Amino acid sequence: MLVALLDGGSRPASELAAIAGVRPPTASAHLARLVEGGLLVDRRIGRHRYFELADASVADAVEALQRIAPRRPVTSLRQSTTAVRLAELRSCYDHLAGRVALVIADALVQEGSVAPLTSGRVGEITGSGPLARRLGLDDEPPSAPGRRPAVRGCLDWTERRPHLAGVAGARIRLAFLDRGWAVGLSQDRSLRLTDAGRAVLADLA
Amino acid sequence: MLVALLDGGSRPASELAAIAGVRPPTASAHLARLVEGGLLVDRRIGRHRYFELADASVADAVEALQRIAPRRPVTSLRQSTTAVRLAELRSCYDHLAGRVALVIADALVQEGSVAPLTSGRVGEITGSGPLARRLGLDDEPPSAPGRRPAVRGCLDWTERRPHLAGVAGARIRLAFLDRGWAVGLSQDRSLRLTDAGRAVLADLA
DNA sequence: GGAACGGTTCGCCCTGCGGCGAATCGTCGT
DNA sequence: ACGACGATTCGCCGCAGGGCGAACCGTTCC
Repeated sequence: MLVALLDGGSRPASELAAIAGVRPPTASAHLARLVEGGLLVDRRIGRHRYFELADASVADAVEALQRIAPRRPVTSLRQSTTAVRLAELRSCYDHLAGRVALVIADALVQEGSVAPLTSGRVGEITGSGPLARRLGLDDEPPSAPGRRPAVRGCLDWTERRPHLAGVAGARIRLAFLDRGWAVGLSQDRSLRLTDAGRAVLADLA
Repeated sequence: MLVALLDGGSRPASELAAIAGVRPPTASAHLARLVEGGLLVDRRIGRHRYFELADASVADAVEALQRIAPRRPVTSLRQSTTAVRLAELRSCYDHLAGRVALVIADALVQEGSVAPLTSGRVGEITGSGPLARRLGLDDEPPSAPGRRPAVRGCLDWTERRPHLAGVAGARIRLAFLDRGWAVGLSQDRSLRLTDAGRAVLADLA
């Protein structure tokens, strides 16, 4: 859940429960402790309760732990193929992660639509190259202060460098799913590129 | 135990057990896991086994966690007085920590005997002011490569800035104990300044 | 060669933690 | 006013993890 909040956004308890793969009561208990321990702060809005990281120092700690967390060794064939698929393309809560996600992020940087990404740093859409237009990022409104940032670097735990999160990251994921460029395999968070999606990526080269 | 190794030194299992306040079998089990998990590396020399942090990234993670670890709130009078004593002066494994330790470190920096401290960075004795001579630091041999550094900054968890560790830090602690400037209170790691010790500190001002 | 010592293994105890289902509370939509 | 829904509380279960004492292994020192 802490990793899911690394982009600085706020998420309600139910969403964090789904991300962590636990039932609401379990998530509630964990979140209560995280708030009590000062790692998270919460905002109550109506019947929802939104959580976010309390502090940049918390993000630092989570990222530092991510850096030393080993990809755990593979112990079965099934795990192996799952790991391969996850490394290729997966959902990182609401945006894309994995090798494919980095190809996309690199291309956006290349064409000047976003500034080079740094893990945890926020930014804006800085241009509208062909890829940005194709993904619908060119009509992205600049983030208001306090709102979720348009662009944010999120450390990719398979590739060890930041991919693109924030509102733009979420929009890219939606584009891939809505237009049938990728399909989700319900079991885990891995995604599979369709032929259409592969064609889109081929255009980048 | 990880915190105890933050200065980049190597320590044998028995010493780490004592620092952590657990029995040898317990320490052995923990150390085995830390090595297996790649957080520590070990070197066997004769019947001893020396452990040290595997990597700068491990030190980063430990320090990042230290920064967000709250001083836990006081729940009893006894805890309170203990906490006050610990904040004043305590052993941080083999060197001194707490408010008094920072006064000493500041004075050494002031007189040019050591360079300003940064958490985790190593250094050497750079001069021999009156305090350094009084503490016996002026005959400190420069650290050979691979050996324990003469000077090292170690983040102080009560004061939140680095105090002096390394060989010099250890020597200062010994000086305080040997010359009766401070006495250990066996229960915890806190130390109490004696009148003689208070006089030494008064000289600094 | 034998005692001392550092470290590990083994077997055991027990606490506390993580998880869930069912029930409850409070807010929102209609 | 009422049902749907997000979130929390309560009670319960199961287990794994932390810790220890005793015994054991290998090195060192005299």
